[in-house]
Amino acid sequence: MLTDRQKSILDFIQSEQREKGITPSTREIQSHFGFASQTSVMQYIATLERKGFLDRHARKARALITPLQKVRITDIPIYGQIPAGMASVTEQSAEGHVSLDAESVNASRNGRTFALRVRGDSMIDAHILDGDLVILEDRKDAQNGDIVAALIDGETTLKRYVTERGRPYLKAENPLYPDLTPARELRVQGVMISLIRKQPMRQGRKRSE
Amino acid sequence: MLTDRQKSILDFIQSEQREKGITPSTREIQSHFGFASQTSVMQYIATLERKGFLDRHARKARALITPLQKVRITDIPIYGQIPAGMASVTEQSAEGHVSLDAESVNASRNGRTFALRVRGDSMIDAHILDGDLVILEDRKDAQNGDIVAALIDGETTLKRYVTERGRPYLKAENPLYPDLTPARELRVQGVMISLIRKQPMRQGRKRSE
DNA sequence: TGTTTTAATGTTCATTTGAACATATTCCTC
DNA sequence: GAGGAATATGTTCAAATGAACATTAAAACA
Repeated sequence: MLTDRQKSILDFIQSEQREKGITPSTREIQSHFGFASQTSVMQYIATLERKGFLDRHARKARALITPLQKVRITDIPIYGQIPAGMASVTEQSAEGHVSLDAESVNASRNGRTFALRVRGDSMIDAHILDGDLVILEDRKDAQNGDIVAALIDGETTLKRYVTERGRPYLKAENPLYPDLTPARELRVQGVMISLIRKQPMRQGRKRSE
Repeated sequence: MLTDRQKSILDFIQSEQREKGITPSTREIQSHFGFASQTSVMQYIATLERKGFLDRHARKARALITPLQKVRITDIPIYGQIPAGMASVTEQSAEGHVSLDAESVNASRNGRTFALRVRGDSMIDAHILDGDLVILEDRKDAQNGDIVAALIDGETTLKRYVTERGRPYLKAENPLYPDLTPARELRVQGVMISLIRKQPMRQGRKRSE
């Protein structure tokens, strides 16, 4: 689809994009490849655009859009604990952020998305471990079987949302933990859409090799 | 830390960045806010830079760097199956990509990173499910206990790497699956560093609500 | 009250940058 | 061997763009 030369031009644009945060100008590309004429670069760009490997804003400086940028990156705030009184989660109290493309975590275009760091092993039978990062969507309409973050007695917990004869309760996925039946109301803060687990880092323990 | 006006300028730059993929020029910012002079924008940019909310490449067009761009996004290729004969994984045979910030998946700066879509439940006791996306780093130096992608009889499998009396074998994390002891050599293709699980989408099954 | 910060205007300049045109060479294909 | 694509050069232009300087006014602050 692309010749070697064309690919190397595209690669350069992308690597500059990544390293410096901006796309190179035509003359920067020119000097990197040692072209005597800037027109060469114009031709490559036109070709890459025609073949669909590049988008651009015409007549604007450094306005190349590489496939990298086409991905819709969402910036998801991480909460350790969602404060009890909070009606909707706010950016303010976030502990950090994860950035990833919306598509790979099922994030919808409209709904707010946030993440919780899992504490404890109450959901271990659902294969959610201590330390996992659970991505949730800010929705109140949980359905039977969904894993939700909900507010019980002023604390946020991650549990499975189960309805039995019309009445919802929260089920832990670990026989050691009790089910939680809400005294008054059950306030769902979000529905799990995705999970990210970071494998614990091996410390430089060099043994059996 | 920022005045309202300063913040609205920064917000505009970031939203343009997100929507169009390039940062606005000073004159575009000017006309959006209705400034009579472009110098106003220059002043705001200088302030935002001084306060640390903005980086920039001096004397370059559209060269503002917002906090959004400071995150190191890696583009990880997803393989269904790593071809047997392949010495090192190549971009070519990728099925797709995940884009996320390197920090949240432990991706190191140098090593190549790739992803495998998990098939089957042979690692279920390690809480890795069918359909999960496992992120690996292209390393050969697996250590005892690591979860690795390895080549056995021309197929890539995800297993736990265990060494016993100096001899390595592959252990499934499911009693229903046998351990794999390599007839000849054990070729490790990558060591697991992270995992992404996409929660199955609920189809519009509206019942107990 | 005097001083600093923030905010805004008007003008001018030098570079940077994308774009266009004419031309030439090599390589592959029919 | 004709024709076309890919690759490359040289030159010129107009627009886009960042930057600088002088000046003013209101708000914040001590």
